Amino acid sequence: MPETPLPSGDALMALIGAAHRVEAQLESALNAIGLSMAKFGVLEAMMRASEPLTLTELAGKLSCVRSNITQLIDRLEADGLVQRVADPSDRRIIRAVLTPLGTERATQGAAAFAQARGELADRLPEGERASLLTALSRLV
Amino acid sequence: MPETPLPSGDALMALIGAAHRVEAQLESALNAIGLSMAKFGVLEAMMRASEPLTLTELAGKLSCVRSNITQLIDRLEADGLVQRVADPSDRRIIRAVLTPLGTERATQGAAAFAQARGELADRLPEGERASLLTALSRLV
DNA sequence: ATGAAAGGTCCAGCCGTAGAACTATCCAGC
DNA sequence: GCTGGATAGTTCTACGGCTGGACCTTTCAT
Repeated sequence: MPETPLPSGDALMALIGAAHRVEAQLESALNAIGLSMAKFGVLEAMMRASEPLTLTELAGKLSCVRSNITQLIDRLEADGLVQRVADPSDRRIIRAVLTPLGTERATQGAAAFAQARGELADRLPEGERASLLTALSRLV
Repeated sequence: MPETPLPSGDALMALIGAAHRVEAQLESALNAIGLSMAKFGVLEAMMRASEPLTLTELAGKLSCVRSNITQLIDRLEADGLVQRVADPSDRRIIRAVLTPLGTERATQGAAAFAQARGELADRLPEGERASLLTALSRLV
């Protein structure tokens, strides 16, 4: 992320820089309990779902290719947080389910994430939060 | 305490999402001339410097670890954009210099980047640009 | 002369992308 | 009923970007 100094673009560069710092904070909150953003993203999607998701569904929710999910689930399974389960109704399908340890970590992760996010958001006065949102909405 | 996500955190998530989309736009402008953000960052730092930078200096300017620079310079050297040059005054030191092709690409990259950035920044009315900056400055 | 500090590289690991080939399975239509 | 196309998941190759620690050489102060 190069910082090029042109007046009109400064706001954009500041936006990117701020977003990176915010992400770094959130990431480090998760690191403290042994999760990366990517892993937490998977666990969170699984917790939010009403039933065990197939790997293709996970790829869809995380907007990434399936082979990426294969590898992520490999790692989460090695960590003991997730388990692959065959679907009896369609033998092509594999569903990912949280282990008890996975559920625990996902819950801790969600709490740590929400707290870090809250602390950061609290630095923004109410009014600025709104104007920030309207400004961002223009950038699509 | 699994609190339901406060609306206050939404602004942060929107911030991160917007920054990612902006970065994707800038990145694709650079891709058109064969550069990635990371590579352009290196070339730009080199152009801005008054004399050839050592690899450690580059790592400092780009805020990354030295081994990352080693690999980045490996790729840029393979692309023919950069060359490693020994420093006669200190045989530990290696300086990176732009080749003529590297200078050309860096210039093209800077133009493409500035244009893409300008187009995006133009979507923000003057006033919102300012309020965006003040909001972002609070997040540090 | 020696040992700490600094410069750069190497290696292992994480995370992500794309595309292609491959197996197994399912299902619709003939 | 069989068959052929679609779907699910894995595997492989190859790439690009990042981190951290181990490692070697060189420099420099003591």
